Amino acid sequence: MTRSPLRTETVLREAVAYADESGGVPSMRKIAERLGVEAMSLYHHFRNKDLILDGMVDHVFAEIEPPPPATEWRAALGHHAASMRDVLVRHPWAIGLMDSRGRPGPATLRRHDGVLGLLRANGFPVAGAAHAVSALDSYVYGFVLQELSLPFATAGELDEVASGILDAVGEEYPHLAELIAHRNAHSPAVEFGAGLDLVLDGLERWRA
Amino acid sequence: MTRSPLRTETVLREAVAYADESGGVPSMRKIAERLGVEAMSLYHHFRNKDLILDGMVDHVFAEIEPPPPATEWRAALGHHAASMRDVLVRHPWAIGLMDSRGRPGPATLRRHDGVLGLLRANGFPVAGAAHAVSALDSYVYGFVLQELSLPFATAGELDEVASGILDAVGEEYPHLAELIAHRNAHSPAVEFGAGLDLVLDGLERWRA
DNA sequence: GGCTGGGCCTTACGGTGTAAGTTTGTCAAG
DNA sequence: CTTGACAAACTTACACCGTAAGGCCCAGCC
Repeated sequence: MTRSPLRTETVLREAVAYADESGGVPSMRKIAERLGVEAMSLYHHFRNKDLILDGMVDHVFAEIEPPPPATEWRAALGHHAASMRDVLVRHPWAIGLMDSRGRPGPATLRRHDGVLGLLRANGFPVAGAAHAVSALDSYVYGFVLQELSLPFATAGELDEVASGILDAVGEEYPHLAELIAHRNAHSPAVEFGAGLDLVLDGLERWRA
Repeated sequence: MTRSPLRTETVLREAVAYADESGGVPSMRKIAERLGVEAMSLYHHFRNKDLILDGMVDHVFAEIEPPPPATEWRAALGHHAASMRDVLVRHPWAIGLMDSRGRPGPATLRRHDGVLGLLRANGFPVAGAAHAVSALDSYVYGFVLQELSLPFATAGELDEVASGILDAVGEEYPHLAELIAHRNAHSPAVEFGAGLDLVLDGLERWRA
């Protein structure tokens, strides 16, 4: 029986798909099963699992819309950051992987380079562009990290959890209780936009 | 032989210590071994491992210096955020745990409540305080996440990694190369402070 | 035809979380 | 002092994990 050889791109695509569907990083056996292959065969294409995880993370970064190279920086960075949040929320397992892998892949480097290029073309000095990237990325990563750790997915669940906390410990945490009582339509997208505006406004200080 | 019964506090303290020393979340067997006990004994105090992880995360939050209740908000929040970064860097395994556990513990709730209280006492309306906490926490979490994923620890290693990247792919990522070439004494603490100032300045917009 | 080598498979080992059942230590009631 | 009860700790077992070591098969070449 003839086999079409595994290509590393295929392995990564299916591994990402499996992670998206199952909500977590798949085991070597699961990845192999999905490809109609045994687990150990994967080791002919990747020296160890970490390299697969590196590839998966880079695969996710490749989905992020890069900022258009030489446009007005504020709107371009805003769209780019929103796309980043979209992608990271679509692949919730990815952000948890980030802190354990040191070596960025080509898509990751390309994105970094693109953002730096946009800033440099808009009057940011080298050091200012570095500060700007650090601040913007920190905000996006941190926001998504918090968004993913929320103990609810739908608005209905939010109500349940909120009143649960309120009943249990309402008087011990008065300001938290106040916040929960005042809750209005609290969409993550709106909250993200508010903080993003704050950061983008602040970047101005580092321009030439 | 008489045994002193395990107390949940003891288990958590030792589990945190082990994680700090070994650089990663310990297995049930490792925690038990450290306590001079068998793995399964832990299940008499914690229904499953997730509850231990919840407790470990809360244990870390308890180390964060809370902001003094009714002082000038800007300096107080700044010190608090710096303490948060300190603690999260001292326990590098903690931030990776955050996105997988939904239920915050008492220390975590207390911290949230304290920050909200400080903001409310300084003229922030409920919604504004909520925005402020979200933005500040996002920045701190995201910064630490990036700080921990850097592929080097000392300045010497940085040089190695930097010239490595430069040689390998310098011309493919010109702006990244430029950044690396221009690198100066680039301490995470300074970078953190710069972005923190940006965020703190921006919070003003949400005061009454 | 035979040789070579890459792609895949088989087997095995030590680690993981935890379900289920068993032993041990302590103390109050008879 | 005995007996029973109860909780804490231990033992065993299972299904899963990443991966080291080695074997088999078949396409492409000589």
